[in-house]
Amino acid sequence: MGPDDLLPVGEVAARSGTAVSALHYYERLGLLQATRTAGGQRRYARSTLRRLAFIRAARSIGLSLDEVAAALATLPEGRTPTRTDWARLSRGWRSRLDEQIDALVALRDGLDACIGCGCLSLRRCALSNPGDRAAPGPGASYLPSALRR
Amino acid sequence: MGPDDLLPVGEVAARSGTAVSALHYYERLGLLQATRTAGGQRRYARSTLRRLAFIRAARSIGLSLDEVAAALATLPEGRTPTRTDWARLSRGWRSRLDEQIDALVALRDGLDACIGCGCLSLRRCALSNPGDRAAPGPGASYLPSALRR
DNA sequence: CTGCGACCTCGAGTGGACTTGAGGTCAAGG
DNA sequence: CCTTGACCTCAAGTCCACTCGAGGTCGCAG
Repeated sequence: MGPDDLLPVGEVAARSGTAVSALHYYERLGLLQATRTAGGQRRYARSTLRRLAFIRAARSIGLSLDEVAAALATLPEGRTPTRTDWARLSRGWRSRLDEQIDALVALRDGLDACIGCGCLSLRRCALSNPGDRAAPGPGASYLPSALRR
Repeated sequence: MGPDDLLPVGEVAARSGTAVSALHYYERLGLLQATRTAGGQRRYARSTLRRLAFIRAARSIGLSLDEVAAALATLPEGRTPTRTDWARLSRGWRSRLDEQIDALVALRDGLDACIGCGCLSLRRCALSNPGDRAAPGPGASYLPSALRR
């Protein structure tokens, strides 16, 4: 279990819940790196699992792989990221999560209101669009910006 | 402003924040309907704006157009949906929203914990994967199911 | 040493959700 | 009328995030 305790692609795939093809793909995009055996097979550092955890979580909150790559690019090259490094990335995320949570709560609560008024787009509805004032009648849908992606 | 107060596609697009091409596309998928002028141009009922609000909101919480179509298919055909109809759909949504909110909160709080422990995948981390017990060392990422989509 | 399962590369294919473009028609103000 | 901007159809293109397949190699248990 030393520091040069390397994992083959199949194991990384199984343990991270990522398809082997996706690992290859991430590598092509520069999100992941692997050393190679003499025969050319990939061997991943343990820290790759952490990296993959980050990627999966980021994807799940709606970040594109580009954005993930940008975030990962701020990690120090050469050395294994420290907890401080990951903490910094997580903090960047945190506000995104807060936004999404707020948006979802607003939407949910808006829907509750709408169950009362029966609308999804009427003017006075929590979800109605203030920008539609020029036109009379029902307005276009308003959604919190974090949900508009 | 009678009930036969119909909107041309451009106005619907502007007011709903949807591209004209997307409206065409939704129509092809059966999510939307429009009457036609003698000359063949689309005219949308006002209620289409509500429908679009629903579609946009549903998409924003991660439903596919297929799922949206399925939900919309449960609306009565022939008559304009009542508030009760929309309320039913919204209730179906509500649990999805609750799940997503819970998942995001859990993830955010998990990250907070991780800022303390510096991890995203270590065993004792809130995000660590209980299913990885067989393998020693760091586990694969765990995410609440609602976020795994 | 051999077998066979895991691994390799590279190019092409998939699916979702639209967008773009070409080529032509409609409708309303002047 | 006539012009002009909004509209039409249909096929093809785009972007993202992968996945699949063909054809071949590695590496370890027996």
